[in-house]
Amino acid sequence: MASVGIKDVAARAGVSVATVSRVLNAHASVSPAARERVLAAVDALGYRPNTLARSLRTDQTRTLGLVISDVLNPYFTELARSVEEEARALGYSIIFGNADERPELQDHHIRTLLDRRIDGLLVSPADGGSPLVLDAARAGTPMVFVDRWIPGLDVPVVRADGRAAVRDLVAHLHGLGHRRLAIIAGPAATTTGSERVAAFRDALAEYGLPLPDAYIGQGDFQAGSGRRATERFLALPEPPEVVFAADNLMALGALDAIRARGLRIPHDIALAAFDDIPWFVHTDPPVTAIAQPTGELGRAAIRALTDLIEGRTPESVTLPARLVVRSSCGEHTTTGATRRSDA
Amino acid sequence: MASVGIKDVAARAGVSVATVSRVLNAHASVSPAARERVLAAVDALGYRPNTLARSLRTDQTRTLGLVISDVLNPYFTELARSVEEEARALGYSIIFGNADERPELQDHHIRTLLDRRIDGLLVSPADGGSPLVLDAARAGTPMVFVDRWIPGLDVPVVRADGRAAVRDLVAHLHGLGHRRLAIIAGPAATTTGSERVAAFRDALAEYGLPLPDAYIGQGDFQAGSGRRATERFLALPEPPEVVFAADNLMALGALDAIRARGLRIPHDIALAAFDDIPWFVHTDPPVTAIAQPTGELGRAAIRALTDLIEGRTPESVTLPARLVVRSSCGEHTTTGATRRSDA
DNA sequence: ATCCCTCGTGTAATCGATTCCACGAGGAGG
DNA sequence: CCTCCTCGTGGAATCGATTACACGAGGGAT
Repeated sequence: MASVGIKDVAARAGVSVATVSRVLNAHASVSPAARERVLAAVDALGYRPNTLARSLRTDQTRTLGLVISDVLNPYFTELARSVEEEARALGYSIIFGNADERPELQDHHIRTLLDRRIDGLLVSPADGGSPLVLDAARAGTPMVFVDRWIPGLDVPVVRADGRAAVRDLVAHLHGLGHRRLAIIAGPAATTTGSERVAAFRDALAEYGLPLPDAYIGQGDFQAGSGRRATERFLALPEPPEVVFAADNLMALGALDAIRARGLRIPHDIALAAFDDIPWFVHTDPPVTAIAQPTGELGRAAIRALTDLIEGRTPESVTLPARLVVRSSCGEHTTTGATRRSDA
Repeated sequence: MASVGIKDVAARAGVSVATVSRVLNAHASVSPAARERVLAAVDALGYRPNTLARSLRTDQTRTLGLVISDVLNPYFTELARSVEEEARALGYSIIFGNADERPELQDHHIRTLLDRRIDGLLVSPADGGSPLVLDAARAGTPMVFVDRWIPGLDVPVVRADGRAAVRDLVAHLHGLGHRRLAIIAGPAATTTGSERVAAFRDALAEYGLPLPDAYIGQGDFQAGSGRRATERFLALPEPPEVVFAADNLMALGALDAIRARGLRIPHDIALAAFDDIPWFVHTDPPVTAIAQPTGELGRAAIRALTDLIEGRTPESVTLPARLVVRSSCGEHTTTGATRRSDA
């Protein structure tokens, strides 16, 4: 019922609450004798400080908010995990909010987090910038964007640059003889949604290849949209030879659609994805993907955020992504053991 | 800097803080005129109540803690997602803690959560019961176990019963002609770790099949252990014909090991897993698995926990899991279109 | 011996809400 | 007209910590 408070500890140790607080916070000077008795009392009573009261007084919660676009996406799950780890190492806790790619849900979480007086916010915005995010940023809430960001704000950004990897991917595809390449894009309101299309188009241009509108599927980073976009591609009079999904869930949807049509990869159509995940090694066939340094991104993001909070000057971080070639785009003849494709 | 408080609102509305608090909490009687002015002031000032202060006073945070065994496991990710959804619908927030299958990390999170004065705790224990969990349970912290539980505690449990599904699985395997069946178990300290082995053994017994010790691999629910256990199975003088992994990550490890050996599934060895995930449809080959009603479990768990918190009497819930047959254990001849296996 | 610092400590204000209690005004009932 | 309730409201205590300030004791310097 009545949980033990600092007063109880003080009483048992025969000192004032101020002294108890001082030993607990390694503050100022306390005599060894007093410290001893306080510690003993804390131990005997099983006292645990009430963080609510502490935070109310000190105006800091040692808690960070992470608003993620979609927990079910393995990429974000991994990001969340590394974020939590690094934060814990630095003495912070993390409260997650899952936006499910829905701006209004994202705002709900941001509001809740702000109400909780978190010390800082890590956001991977689901949209181009809700008033809430903009206000928070301008109001001076310590904030860092991770993976995605909102242009025009003075907020540090931690992300991966996939342009070189996309170029490598296109080179790989071109080398395999593919000429009709399509992409399933993410929402244009997100930076990752538009950047990946731009990088793809630029890379194609280097080979003199076009990217017709019909070869740009509008997705929302969810499996269902990947399936629908792929179905449309396959229904085209001249379907693409390659589908490049801008994230792993849409690739899963593409896989569904291709399988439903009874087509084989890469014989009938090739597939590649942005974001590498462990399962891509074991899909049928293994999927060629662009891997982000997810763990490093999470750690860098937390470091930037804590820098901001603790008064240091954080810097934006951009890390390179890299291409991981597997067999979903065609046989890459490396060793002598070339399996014959039945053309 | 100075965030606006209830006092500022009171001043602007020309009323006392008590009145402001009353309109904000829909309490007692407030004149329409006063309510009007308070609301206007709240709006004009952009006032948001400080949840810390509120919680300190009311002794409730409307926050629940969820300590999960491993976020990277898609099963738990999905569980977490449904838990958060249901909690949000009921007006609660969730703080996640990822135990990474490590008891000491689990305890760290539980302690942090308790310090934060969460209203209740949802735990899927990584071990047989740390003193911390035991103390918390006995101290009367509202608590519910989900997926896994600790026997001998008066704590409601929400979980899936996989025994019938395991029996179906064994029937399926037996029907396919398999006789030497092995299992990769989870940690014996977890209920899911030991129960699944027991269910498997019982089901085998019904067919007069033994489960020799050599066919029980000791895993820890992580991919690495699945790989190692499978390697040991394959190195046996008489390797099993089927490997049944007690969770999806160990199945992933098994897939790794089998592929590394250059063996084919199900031709050379069959594979099945507990926990179904979207990727199992697209692995090579699609994996036969036992699916839990994950979303329903999460929702039921939150309902039980809120019942406990709000003074109602919660009940333990056990939902059935079901077998999903795919092709990783051998051809199941259903339709006429039987693909010939090259025996 | 006196003065001054330092050290250890306690008292009380404070953070921002909620809520008990008291109080005045006004309406109903006698 | 007086009494009694009800209604709306404000003052002040409270939740459990942190911390500014004051103060007494003791030691060193003069």
